[in-house]
Amino acid sequence: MARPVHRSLKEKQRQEREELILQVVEEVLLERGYRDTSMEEIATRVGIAKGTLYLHFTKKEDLMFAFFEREMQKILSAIEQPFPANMSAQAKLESIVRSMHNDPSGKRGDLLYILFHSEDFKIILQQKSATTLTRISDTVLLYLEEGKARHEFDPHIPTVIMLNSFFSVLSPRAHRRLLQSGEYSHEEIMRYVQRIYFRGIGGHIS
Amino acid sequence: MARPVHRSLKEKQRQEREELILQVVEEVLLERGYRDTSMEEIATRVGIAKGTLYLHFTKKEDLMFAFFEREMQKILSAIEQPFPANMSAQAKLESIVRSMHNDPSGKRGDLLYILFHSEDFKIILQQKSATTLTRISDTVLLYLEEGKARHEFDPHIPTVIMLNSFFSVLSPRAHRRLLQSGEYSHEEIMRYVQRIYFRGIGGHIS
Amino acid sequence: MARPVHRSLKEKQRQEREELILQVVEEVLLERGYRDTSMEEIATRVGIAKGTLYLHFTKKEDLMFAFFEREMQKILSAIEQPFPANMSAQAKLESIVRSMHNDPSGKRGDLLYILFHSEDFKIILQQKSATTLTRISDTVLLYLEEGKARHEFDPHIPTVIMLNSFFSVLSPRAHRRLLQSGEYSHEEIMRYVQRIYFRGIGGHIS
Amino acid sequence: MARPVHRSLKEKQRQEREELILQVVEEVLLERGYRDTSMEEIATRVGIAKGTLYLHFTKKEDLMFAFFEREMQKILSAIEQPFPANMSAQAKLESIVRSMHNDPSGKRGDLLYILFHSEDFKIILQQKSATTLTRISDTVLLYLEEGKARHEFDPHIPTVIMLNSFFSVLSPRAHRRLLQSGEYSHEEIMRYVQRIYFRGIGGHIS
DNA sequence: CATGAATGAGCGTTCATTCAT
DNA sequence: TATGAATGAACGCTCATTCAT
Repeated sequence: MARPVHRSLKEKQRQEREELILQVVEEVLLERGYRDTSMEEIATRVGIAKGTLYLHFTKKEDLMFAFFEREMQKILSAIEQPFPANMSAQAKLESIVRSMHNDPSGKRGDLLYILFHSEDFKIILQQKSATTLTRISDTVLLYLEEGKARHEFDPHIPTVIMLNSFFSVLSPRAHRRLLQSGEYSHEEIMRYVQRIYFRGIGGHIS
Repeated sequence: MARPVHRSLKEKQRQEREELILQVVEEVLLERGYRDTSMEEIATRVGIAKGTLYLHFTKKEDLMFAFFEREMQKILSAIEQPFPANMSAQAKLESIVRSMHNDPSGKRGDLLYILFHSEDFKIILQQKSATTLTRISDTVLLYLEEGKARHEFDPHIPTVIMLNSFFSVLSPRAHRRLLQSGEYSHEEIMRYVQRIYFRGIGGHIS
Repeated sequence: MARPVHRSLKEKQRQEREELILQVVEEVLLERGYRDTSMEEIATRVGIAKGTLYLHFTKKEDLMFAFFEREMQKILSAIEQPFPANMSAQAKLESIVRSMHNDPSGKRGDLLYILFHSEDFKIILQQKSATTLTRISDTVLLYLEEGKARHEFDPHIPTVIMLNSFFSVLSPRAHRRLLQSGEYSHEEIMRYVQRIYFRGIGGHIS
Repeated sequence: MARPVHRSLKEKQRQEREELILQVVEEVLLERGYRDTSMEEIATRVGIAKGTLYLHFTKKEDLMFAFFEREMQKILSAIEQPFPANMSAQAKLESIVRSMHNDPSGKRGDLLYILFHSEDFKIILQQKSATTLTRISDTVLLYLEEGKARHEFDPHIPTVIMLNSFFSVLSPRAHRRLLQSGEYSHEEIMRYVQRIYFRGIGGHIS
């Protein structure tokens, strides 16, 4: 029976197209922001009709959420690799920070910034309760607790507060403006910020 | 002469109304976000006609900026009080943090969050070059440098990076979600977060 | 009894104010055109409140019509002076043309142009059937017929058509653009245009 | 291949619709004038939604300008036909006058009148610098000069003044009111007015 | 499957007019 | 009589979503 083959061919094409769409979303999102990214423009840049876009994603929200998930997945897959057992918790977390910042386009910070702060998108996030996001968060939490157990970090500070601060200071978007000023390189900024954070939670400073 | 009295009465009423409008703005802004806050809805909730709103504020932008400025002024006036000369830089900064968090509604964090990240509002901020915002930032910068001079803080960390991190971790909006979870009180959260920050920049931990 | 005196005093003040208002109308009309002349702006420039304007003129239309009538009255009073009996019809008409063009501000052409062609104002004219306008028109008609009787003008051309053409070519507004180009002076333009018109209806050319 | 056929079908329908829209514009423009012609009303009368109107014309201005241009093009195409070499300049100009007046609806005069004198539309005309309008004007200018060269017209009268008077007296809108009175037919009026004009500039009277 | 024309609710803004003071 | 704050209908324009082809 040829059907399955065809179907998977179609399916493959479908996925390729969705991938293409999401790439275009990234592009337009960076140029225009969430609200001013119109379905029309995305479709046009992809080279398909507006209606076709709706065959892949039922609503604008869905499209954006799909894009968001893909980005989070990239971070997650970089994060969930097993670390050597004897690696310190801080080293693991530093590796995670690097993963969060190292994306090919170098624009992930901006993208997450746009999405996290779009008024429209926040609603979606609440509705869809992004599991990927949770898994990233859980991974960090795990290593923070590990660090506390190993006496690397101050056990008196609640882990969830450490966690929250972790994302506040170390997420790519926190230091956008400073980076744009050009005074310091991305690496310099991150080095200093990590020093503040890890010393802050009681870690050793390299 | 009754005139001046009348006028100041009118003027007083006018200010009271503007105050009322700004309160409603706060309310709607929290519920709907910047873009979905319509002039119509604000007017209706205040109990006036749309046109009346425009007697007080020429454009939606102006209304929003007025609201923003009022919030920033509240913070600034709390911040710019002179401190005793022998007070440590850290104590001064901790006092500033308290000022930033202590607002009656307890929602200032959310509000600034909404405004700072609205795609539309960012443009206004750039156009109007918010001086109040700059003055707040400058005040913090001043004490950070003072702290470095006094060897309270690590002189190897660039002050602008300390400043950026200050607002990243210590601004009211940074720990919104954690606060909403209800696990820790506002005071507890802030105590721990300050501990992380000040120890991070090399300060003494109380 | 002092009453009548007071009343006429009041009445006098009232008329003076109305005169002032109409002067301001002229000013604003020239700057902004009919539609963009707002009641607010008129009131402000006069130095009174918007509501006061409405005590003098019930509607914007009424105000504008009053202004229009005043202008037409000025033309009419210049026109209805008796001419010497032996004066030729053409000379009388040429005198009328001069009256229509010679106003102190030199802007009457523009004003009538604005009013005659405002979409809003046309409706008013139809409703109010301006009698002053009719009397001006009748005066011209009279001299055109006189001219035909005296064999100055071609008796084969219907007088109403002569009349219509009179206002088409000779009214101040007909040659605005040409005048603005600066190539010819007002006097030159009018001399040539009158030559065309009077020769056209069979008159002698001076 | 069905595509090209389909496309031209669509394209045809599109043009038909635009034609329909422009017809409705004519209708509403005559009833309401420029400013009071709302996009909503046009759409409703055409039987489409407001948004659909904007698929054809980006702005109200564009729609109105398109309508204006179409009218001017009709006149221009009627005017730019080559005339026999031995035809007199006056005969050519009379032919042009006929072209300007002969439209099926008989309302072109009113329409151009409305557009030319709308405060809003004047601005558009200046921005778009209507070339069609210029070409019509230039064509008339050409024949006026030809007439002067051939001693048909008075060489002492500046051509631009002749030109200006041409449009003042002979344009369809100049004698609207007279026509509406019903006393004379369109043909009669134009015959007399042309007699006045051409005799006025020194032409022979047929 | 793919299209893109069509929809229409919704927005910010203006201004002639009214009316309580 | 004079004020000017208040009104609210009306406008041009946008864009996510639908659906006949």
